Amino acid sequence: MARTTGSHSDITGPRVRAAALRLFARGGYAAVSMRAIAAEVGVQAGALYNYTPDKQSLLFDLMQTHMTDLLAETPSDADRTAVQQLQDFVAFHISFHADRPDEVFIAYMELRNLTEENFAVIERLRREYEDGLEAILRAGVASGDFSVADTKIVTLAIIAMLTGVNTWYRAGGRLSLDEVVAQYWDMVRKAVTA
Amino acid sequence: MARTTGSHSDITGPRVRAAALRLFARGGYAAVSMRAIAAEVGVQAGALYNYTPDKQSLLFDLMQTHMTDLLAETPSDADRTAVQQLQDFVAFHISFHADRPDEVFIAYMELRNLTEENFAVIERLRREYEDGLEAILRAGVASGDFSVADTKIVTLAIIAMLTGVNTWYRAGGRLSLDEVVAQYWDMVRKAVTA
DNA sequence: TTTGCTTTTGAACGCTTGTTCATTAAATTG
DNA sequence: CAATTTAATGAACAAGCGTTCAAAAGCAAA
Repeated sequence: MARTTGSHSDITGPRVRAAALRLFARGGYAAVSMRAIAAEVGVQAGALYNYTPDKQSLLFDLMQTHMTDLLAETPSDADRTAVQQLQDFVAFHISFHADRPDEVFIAYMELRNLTEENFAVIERLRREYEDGLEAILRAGVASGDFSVADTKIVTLAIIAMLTGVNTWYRAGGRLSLDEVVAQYWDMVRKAVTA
Repeated sequence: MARTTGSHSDITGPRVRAAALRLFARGGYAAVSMRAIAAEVGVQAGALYNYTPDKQSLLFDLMQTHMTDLLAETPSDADRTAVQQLQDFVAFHISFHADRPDEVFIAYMELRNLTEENFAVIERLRREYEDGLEAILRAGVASGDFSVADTKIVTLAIIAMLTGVNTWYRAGGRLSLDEVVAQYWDMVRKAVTA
């Protein structure tokens, strides 16, 4: 046997990435073999190398795509007040992350399995995202709407708190996403106000 | 060569656990080989099996010890008000975790590398810790000191926020631990108050 | 100094790992 | 229908994996 009937790179390529995403999220990068990914796709291990130069690139591409998507979709409307921008941010962060549990899990857990160069790239993107939130906080402090001692700490505290939603939230659970957003916005709003 | 001069189980045993802790935290359970742990200790891989039945037990023991220590040291003084108890909790959580970055990292990252039974044990301990915080929140709501819509969500949000400190805090950095505690307590206090 | 216990070595076990590549067959193009 | 391109197989590679165990050697007690 060689090429199989119906095989096409436009189909197999995305399936390889989807399988890697799913399995990396479930078992961890180091614990998932190329053969396991291939089996999930329904192909032999060798065929994966038509779609990725190596296992590391597979991980890096997933993380980079996730981070650039995150940055591209982050709301940014200078006409709105700092309070409104912060509310937008909270709603966006929770919704975006709730939609992508596997990507989020990988982006947090597999940083240490990146090569040094790849890690630097992802780290820069993550920092860019944090800076966006910190800018909102600073604007709010300047306008007198927020009262926070250290914008950097509050930035990290808010992101940690919001990302924590992913450890328990499941669509169709006890609370709707809107209710979750409302409750977290309530906490964040109070925490940054005098 | 066989037994080496100066070898003693009272010395090697703790060194095995320390090496495993360090390497698991650094590289991840799946990526760390028994030979790598042995090399860190300065023995051959076979010698490790005098101290652990297998690699899985090494991980489980580290996590279980961490969680039972956490529960044993959690402050609990029924004479104090809910607000005081919450403040005690925040200070304790940040300090305890700051002292044990490797243990904390493992406890969060390596859950999926536990067997089903071992996972259940650790999960129960984690749940017990969460319940302690939730009880404080409920007492505060009952006494009218706190205003939170859903104590379970606020519990998880607070723990996520506090544990996030470990991703950036380093002893001897820009902020002292007391300053960090003070800032987080300020945020938590405001978030749970009307 | 001899005896028994403790601790480690080092080789070996079968198995899995990421990756390469000649080969083959399906799909596409002319 | 023929020629070319694309996509997959499946075997092979060297290396590493967790774990076992007989043998050896240091240590402690008699």
